[in-house]
Amino acid sequence: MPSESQSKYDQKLVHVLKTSAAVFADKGYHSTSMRDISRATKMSLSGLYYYFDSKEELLFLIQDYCFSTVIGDCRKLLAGVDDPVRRLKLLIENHLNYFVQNMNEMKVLSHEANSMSGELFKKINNKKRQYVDLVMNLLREIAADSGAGGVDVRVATFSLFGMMNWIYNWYSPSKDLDVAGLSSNITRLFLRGFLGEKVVEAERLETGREAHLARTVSIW
Amino acid sequence: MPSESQSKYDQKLVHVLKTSAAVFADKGYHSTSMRDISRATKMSLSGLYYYFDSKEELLFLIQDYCFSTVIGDCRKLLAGVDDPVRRLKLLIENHLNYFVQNMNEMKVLSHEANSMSGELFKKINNKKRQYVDLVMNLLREIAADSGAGGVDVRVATFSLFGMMNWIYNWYSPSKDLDVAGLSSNITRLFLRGFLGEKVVEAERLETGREAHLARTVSIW
DNA sequence: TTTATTATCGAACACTCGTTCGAAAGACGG
DNA sequence: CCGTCTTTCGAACGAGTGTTCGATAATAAA
Repeated sequence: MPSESQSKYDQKLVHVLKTSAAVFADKGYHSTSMRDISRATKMSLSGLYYYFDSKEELLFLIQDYCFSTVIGDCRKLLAGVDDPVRRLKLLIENHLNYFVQNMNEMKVLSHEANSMSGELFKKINNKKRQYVDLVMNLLREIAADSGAGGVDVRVATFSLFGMMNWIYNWYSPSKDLDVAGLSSNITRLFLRGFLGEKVVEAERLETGREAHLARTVSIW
Repeated sequence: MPSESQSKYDQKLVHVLKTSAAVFADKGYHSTSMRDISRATKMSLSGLYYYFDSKEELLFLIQDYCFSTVIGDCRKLLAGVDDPVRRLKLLIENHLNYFVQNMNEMKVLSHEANSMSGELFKKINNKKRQYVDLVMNLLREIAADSGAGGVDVRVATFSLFGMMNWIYNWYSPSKDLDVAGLSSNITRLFLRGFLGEKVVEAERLETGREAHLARTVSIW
């Protein structure tokens, strides 16, 4: 009994989550019926409930898997990197890279943030707050180091998330820049806006860095 | 029969729209029932249908009124202003000012963009495209004039909308900066990011401009 | 007061929803 | 083959949905 690969159960659950995420992303959580999910996954309506207890838990599982991976990948990527500016650049790259490569899940995560309630909502929200705090502290650090351009840190933080999380509303992988281009554009746009011209000096050092990142694939 | 004020019918319709927008903003369009609207407006369930033909048209009316005002106010504000940078600044101010003062409607407009279908969806989307094109052309113009910082115009456009439209996810009028502060922060953040340090020169001239804008009130 | 028009309502219809439950089929070592 | 545990399913339930319809009440015009 090799522990190397996922069990049959896990594989199927993951398949259900990924398929459901696509339907939720397309039609929205509330106007997707469990019968839609049943049709998309080719499972019987009642058969679905073997894998979760309710439609709301299905949404939670999608968001939790997705968000945990973003944060996990981010932690790994930032480990050992000290310079706050470089840390932020890596975080943005990671976020956008994962977003583009898992657009369905990330759209559900961004758009259906308030479609859960009670304990499930709280769990997701705690992770979200952690992630936001990570960015906000990073910005504070950068502002302290480089004496930023007088932009409110809270406004800057959520503006950055706005730039990044809005992309599900317009980004088309076939018609737009690729992830590396998107990432470098948004990074430059934000960073230069946040602390002025100083960024440009260090910019050349980063070229070529996106290459290995672009291969960071979905866990699914 | 004075034409100066709205008819009784219009007044009540507007009241229904505003109340409904608050409920939609709170619970989301799809999980709000017509019975919720009935309760909130203190009208009977069937009585509502005297003012619109369907729940979807109710959503449309909210979005259409709201969006038309934003665009209308914007046009008035930009009339006679030639400098594209100043035009952009005014547009951002107008957008954020209206957003903060009509948070419910703007949240519905930003969040329930895909909750309509057919002709109604198309109508809203046409206005949206107009507005987006206005911004995108403005940015192109600015980039041509000032030889921008090499940021893709499409990415910049939607990043700006991301910054502005994301605020319903975090902005709290009681805990955060006021509209003028929010506006100037976001303007500086974006403009400096988009075309580099050059913005700062002209910045001082603009102070005090927000005063009269802050009194632009909801049509409702 | 009589009319005509505008505005409101209770009751009901047809339908879809998420979820449950008991049974059956599949997988698999003994 | 057995027995056991895992996985799947059809059928149904009760609750809630958006919308309609005919009748009433309010308002204004005649």
